[in-house]
Amino acid sequence: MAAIELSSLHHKILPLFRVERLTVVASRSVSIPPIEYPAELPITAHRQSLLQLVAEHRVIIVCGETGSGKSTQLPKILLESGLGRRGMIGHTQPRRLAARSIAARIAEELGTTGDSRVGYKIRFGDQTSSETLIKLMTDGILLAETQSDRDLRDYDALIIDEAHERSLNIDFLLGYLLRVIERRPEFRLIITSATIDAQRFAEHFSIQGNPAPIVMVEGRGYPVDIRYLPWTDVNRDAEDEDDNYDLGQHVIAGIDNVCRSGGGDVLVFLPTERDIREVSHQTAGHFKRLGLATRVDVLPLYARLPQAEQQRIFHPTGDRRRIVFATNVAESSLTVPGIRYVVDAGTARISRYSPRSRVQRLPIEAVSRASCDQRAGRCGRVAPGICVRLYSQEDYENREAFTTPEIRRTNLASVILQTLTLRLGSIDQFPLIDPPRPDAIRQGYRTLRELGAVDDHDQLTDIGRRLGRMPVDPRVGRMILAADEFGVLPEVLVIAAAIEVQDPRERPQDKRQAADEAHEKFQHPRSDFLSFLKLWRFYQQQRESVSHSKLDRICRGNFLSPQRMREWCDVYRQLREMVVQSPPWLPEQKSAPGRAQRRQVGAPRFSENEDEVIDAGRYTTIHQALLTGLLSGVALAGDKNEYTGAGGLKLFLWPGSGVFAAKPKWIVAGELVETTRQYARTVAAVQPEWIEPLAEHLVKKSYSDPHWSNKSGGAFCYQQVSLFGLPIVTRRRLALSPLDPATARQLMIDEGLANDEMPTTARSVRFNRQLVALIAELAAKTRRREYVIDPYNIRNFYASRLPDFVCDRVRLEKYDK
DNA sequence: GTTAGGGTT
Repeated sequence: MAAIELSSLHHKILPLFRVERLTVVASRSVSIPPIEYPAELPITAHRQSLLQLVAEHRVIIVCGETGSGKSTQLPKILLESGLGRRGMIGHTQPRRLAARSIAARIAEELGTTGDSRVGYKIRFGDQTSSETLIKLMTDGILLAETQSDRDLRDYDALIIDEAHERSLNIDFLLGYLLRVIERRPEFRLIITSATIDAQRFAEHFSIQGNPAPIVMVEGRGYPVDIRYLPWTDVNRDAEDEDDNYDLGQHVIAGIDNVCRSGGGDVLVFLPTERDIREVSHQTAGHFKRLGLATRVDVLPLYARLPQAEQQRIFHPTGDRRRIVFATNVAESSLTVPGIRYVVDAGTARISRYSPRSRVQRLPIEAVSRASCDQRAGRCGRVAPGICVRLYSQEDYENREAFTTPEIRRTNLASVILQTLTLRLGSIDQFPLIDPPRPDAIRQGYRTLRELGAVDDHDQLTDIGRRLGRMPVDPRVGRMILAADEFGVLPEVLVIAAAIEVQDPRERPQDKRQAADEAHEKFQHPRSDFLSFLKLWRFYQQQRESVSHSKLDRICRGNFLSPQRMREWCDVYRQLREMVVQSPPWLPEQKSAPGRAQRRQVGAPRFSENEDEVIDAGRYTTIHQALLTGLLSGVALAGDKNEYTGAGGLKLFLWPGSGVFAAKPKWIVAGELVETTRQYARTVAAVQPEWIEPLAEHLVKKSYSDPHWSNKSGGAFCYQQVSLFGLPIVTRRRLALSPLDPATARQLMIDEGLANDEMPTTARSVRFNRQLVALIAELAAKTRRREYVIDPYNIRNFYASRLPDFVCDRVRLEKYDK
């Protein structure tokens, strides 16, 4: 009966749906603006051939350097080809800023500024609607959409831009999209890359053995003259590149080299913030000695630099020659305008996850040839440029062609969790361009087991399913689930958001002391996690009482980045909203459809005691919740400043930590990072006894020193409980009989019964004792010592008579009845 | 005694 009703309903709905769909397509077609292409962009010359390729191929690879116009013109070409009617033309960017600004440029070119026909969607901003034809978004947003739109049917076509960056998101999407292509013949995909690794992409997207076509679009850049200036050319006495090496001198030689070629701004690539500080200082001294101090501006540039100082680079004033000292941030994330010369030290800090030690390493390494070329390309945008490489041509030619993709350098827990929650099968079956190493996959599963996200058979658990749907790192997700259970969500949500965003505390190189003094009032002596809460309390109090602009001023006065504080608030609000709404959040059995599950999450419960921030009782619970996500971050203090972490790892406290001075015996660390040393950052003092109930699935138990107690009438032993080799419980005295009844029985017989020392009410034992005593008395009187029943005989007697389960006094007395 | 850079339902 129900089936008939359903099917008749089905017939009524389906035609309606089709009509509506046609109406949507028609109205979207009408709304398409006239399309024109700027003649000066190189990609415009490829329009005809691209249109033809789109008609014939499901996937196209477009290789184009900066300035080729690919990012702005490709969506228009897809729109002209007839796509974008049934679904949108999606276009992904690695960064939010780029997604927004490219959307604005396309809208301007199409004359749609002011409506949402060209829209964008990023984490905290959705500017799209049902009329959106072209949708810019971060690749993370598209990845998130796969959870609710499996075949990505919202889109007629997708452009994955900057694929050469090979971030985790991009690699995952490229694997995912291969399957979408297989299921949707009408769907179109364009992959763009700024480097010449196109062949890999083309082969990945082979259809029936035919690789995807590649279109090469020339850039609009000017030629760049490459010069090689290895250290042995600067310091002629040096026998090799390491001999007496001085990075400052080397860089100055490079700057002098390009300065002799004429006026223009210089961009210097260096690996670390510290190098930027030291080398820019040396360079300033160099120009001062030459009497040219007033002719140059020395400017640092790195991601952590306060916004105001970054602005000096993007809004130049005066006519001095600017020398910008930058990290990798200037290679792809930020474009420094007007650069004529590049000096490239050829190195960068590269993150590499060490699965064995669970530490994120940040070694300084030689960058790939692709990266060297990208850096050189930064000076050919306004006029012919010169790039001086502080290494030899031979060195360049021997380098890796491309930077190792992130998927080969990171903890895979989150990627594996996604393949499991999206039911994509096992990760080694998933079509990734660069499959991760098997041991990296194993360690990824190990992390998931640590979190209880998978069981011993690597099957997704209820916790895993919930973590997979949360927009945070699985460790942070785990803390949030525990916080809900333990009743400390208000505090842990603030802390979780803080862990997810970049640290808002700024420490400008020339005002480090002032910054440290300003931050001191936020430091909690036992927990850096509670320092976040102190900072939060301060910010929220100010926010309630002062204007926006005043709030920003207060932030800067306290060396806090206003932008990052806002990001923190945004992430906090998103997490709170997630918790308040039921579906991804509650355990599956509870999220019955139709049941309203609106919950309340209030503000953190602050203590009356300003410095403590949180009452002592809640300290325990909050840190227990944090521990559920950070069990492999537990460490024990050792000699001097050393700590021992999971698996015997040697660690040092981060010197900027609020607990640095206290050096607590047991800590939990939010991060383990190896730079100059292996550091535990974002640390809190914990009690080892908090850990055991949270780590039942991970701890190992061992027992020692079995011994007998006449007083208790039972055998005991000492238990040691260890977590990743750390003794969280030592010498816990336990009754032996439940653990090892045979040994307990033996001890009872040997020590309690054979020596007649155990007090007992057991009648047979008392009778035997009286009998033994009587015989002993008679033997003494008659001087017949051979009749004495010695302990050896008593032991043998009980050993042969007592059943196996009689292993302590209580059981003995019960058996006796 | 002090970290390269991005991103998320």
